[in-house]
Amino acid sequence: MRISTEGTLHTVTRRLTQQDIARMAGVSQTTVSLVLNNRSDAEVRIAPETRERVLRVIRETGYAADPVARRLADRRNRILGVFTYEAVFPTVSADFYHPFLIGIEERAQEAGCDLLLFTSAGAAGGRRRIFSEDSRVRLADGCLLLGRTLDRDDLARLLAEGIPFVSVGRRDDAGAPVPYVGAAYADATRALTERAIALGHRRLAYVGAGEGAESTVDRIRGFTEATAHRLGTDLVVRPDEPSPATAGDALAMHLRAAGRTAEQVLDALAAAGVTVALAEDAADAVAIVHAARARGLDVPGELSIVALGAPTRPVHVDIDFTGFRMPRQEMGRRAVELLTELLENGGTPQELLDCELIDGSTLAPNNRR
Amino acid sequence: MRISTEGTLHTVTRRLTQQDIARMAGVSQTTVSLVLNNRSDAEVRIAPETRERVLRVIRETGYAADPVARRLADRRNRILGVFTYEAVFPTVSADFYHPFLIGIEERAQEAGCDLLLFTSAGAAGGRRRIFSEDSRVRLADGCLLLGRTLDRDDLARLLAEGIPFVSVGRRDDAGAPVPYVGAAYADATRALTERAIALGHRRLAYVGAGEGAESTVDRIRGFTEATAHRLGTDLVVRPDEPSPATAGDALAMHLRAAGRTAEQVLDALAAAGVTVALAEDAADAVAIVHAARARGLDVPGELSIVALGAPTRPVHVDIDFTGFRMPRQEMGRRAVELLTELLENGGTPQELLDCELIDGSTLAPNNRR
DNA sequence: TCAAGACGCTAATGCGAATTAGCAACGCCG
DNA sequence: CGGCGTTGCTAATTCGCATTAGCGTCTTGA
Repeated sequence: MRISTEGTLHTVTRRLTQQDIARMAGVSQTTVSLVLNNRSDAEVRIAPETRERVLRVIRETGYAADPVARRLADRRNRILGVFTYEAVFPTVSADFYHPFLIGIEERAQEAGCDLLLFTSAGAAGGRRRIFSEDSRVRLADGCLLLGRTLDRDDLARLLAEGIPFVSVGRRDDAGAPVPYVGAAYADATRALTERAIALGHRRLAYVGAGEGAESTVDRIRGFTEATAHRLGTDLVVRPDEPSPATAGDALAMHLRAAGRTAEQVLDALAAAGVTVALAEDAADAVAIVHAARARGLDVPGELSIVALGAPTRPVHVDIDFTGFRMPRQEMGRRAVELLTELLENGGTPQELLDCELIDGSTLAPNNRR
Repeated sequence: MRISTEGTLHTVTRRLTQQDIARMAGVSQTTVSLVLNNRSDAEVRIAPETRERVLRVIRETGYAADPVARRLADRRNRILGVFTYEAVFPTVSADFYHPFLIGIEERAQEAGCDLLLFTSAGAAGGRRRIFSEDSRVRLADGCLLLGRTLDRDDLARLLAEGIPFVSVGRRDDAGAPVPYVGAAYADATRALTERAIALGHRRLAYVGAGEGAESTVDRIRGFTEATAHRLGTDLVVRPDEPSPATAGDALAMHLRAAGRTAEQVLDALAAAGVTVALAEDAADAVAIVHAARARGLDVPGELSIVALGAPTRPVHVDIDFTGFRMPRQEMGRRAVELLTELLENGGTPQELLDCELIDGSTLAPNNRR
């Protein structure tokens, strides 16, 4: 059948419906639906020849069920929403989030799911928001959330409205527990800190934000636990150099990287007699190593540097850092898996994936003792 | 209201509907819909205080219309489908398609549209297909198609079913004209070929597939037209070296790159006395230059090389090629624009965007005369 | 012979919004 | 005072599919 679209000359073949198929096959719409969904429960029986007849018409016409109507009726889509606070593609090459997306796409494809990118969220011009004027989050069966920090109110609302989602990256409760797949930052950081201590280091510094995002808090926790247990320093390390937490000659300090040049960081480290610095962001680690070497300092001979993860900003990493690798692609994959499980059975999955420690060449025994 | 999902313990806050809002505001569902869509035609009138009352309830509850139902009712989504024959993210960094996607996302965001990636298409394992078992193409208002070649049957079916779409890259008719935004390969290639001829070159070779994909056919056309008009060679250049098209001492030949090493290509070029080779794929151009220099040949002194576009395969391009740049990001943007126009007014937009010629340093005057 | 399944299918309903047709109340005019 | 137009709203229907309840017809077993 050809009908013309209002206001235009071009004609469009009207879309086939189950009703049409039913007519052609001489059965009811219900039957078509049943055949289509391959329902062969005890509840529902279709004679083989009827089924065949219907299937033939479907094959001949190339009919496919309208996904929208389908979703409206049975509340399922096989569409997973992906929300990011920034554009997905532009920065992607050297980008921190890219590996997550690779994993997500891979697993989604295996699961037969399509991905809906909420690009429209930022139409207003500012930062993207999950709940915009007419948000399409509900179109998807569930959502994946990416971002260093997620808006707490958004999370709370997601939770309150019962929208299924999984965060990539651990999140604190937002009124209720948040489903997530994270990286075991605390464990990895603790292990590296202990390794430094085992190599004779007694004065250690954590360089980074140190508070705010969960990913940061976790690392700081690993750091302080290790220093406290092995060196007897305070369990609370305040984010500022005036009050480093010391115990005897041992010291565990926390240096804010934001707003400081690598030079200034180096000065502060030197002033405190620090022999190993653990940088939250590999980009900072790179800057510090370059600044140190420019200053004639031997890394790791005179100053060891540990990189606690991948660079958040695009930088060229030409250094073989001691540190850890977060399983980003795997986290993406796992997030999709957890989301589909959550869609099946509900629940609030929370998982931390182990980070792989990297030996590297920027952590050496302490030689200043 | 809390209801429990069948078979699970976890409770879900049922989603608000217009019916709920209507009840709360003491009006009908129709009124809520009208207010929501800000309908103030002469046809429909809502008293300001009623409108305000409804809006207040909407604000207080944070209600948002269900996009699925919306689409079912008025057949519009603000969702654009993106189909690619391969995974979107994995290769993306060094990838040929990445710039298109950047442009698409940019423009989609400006237009307030979300992007639906048809990742599920390839669940079967093989090459992705547009029309899979239960394809979700129809969920989107329209689709963008990416790929060096697109399946002709898929295109024909898209056309036949009246699914709105725009191809990124020119396409031959598939039963009917195909809407597209392409790059003006023919013009760019013709211009570069003429420039080579103007520099005294008389024996030229086109290196690449030469047939098949439209993008290739267009380039070959530019090449043959230029050589035929300026040198008097045949207008048909057959894709094999046994029958180069000559006219006097002038020659325009076509060398298949596939299945040949750069060494073999060089041999063939030398045997034919070619002084300038135009490579369809920048990746081939790179290989040829390296092979030539390894052989002690001066590029461009003894052999000029022109790159007709960007590399299709990921390679490190460390050479300042003479050639052209296809406006990939712009093409992505334009594709979105054309698609939205097509959705508004119908039609079959076909557009070629100009390529920017790059002077570079791999094309020099012919010194063998 | 009759009640009780098994069998094969369909009518009716719901999902949540948009839209169409139209109804009641009111004011105005002749 | 009756007819008419305006104003402000709603009942009913539609979109295409999934699902529930149930209906006739045929066996079977007792």
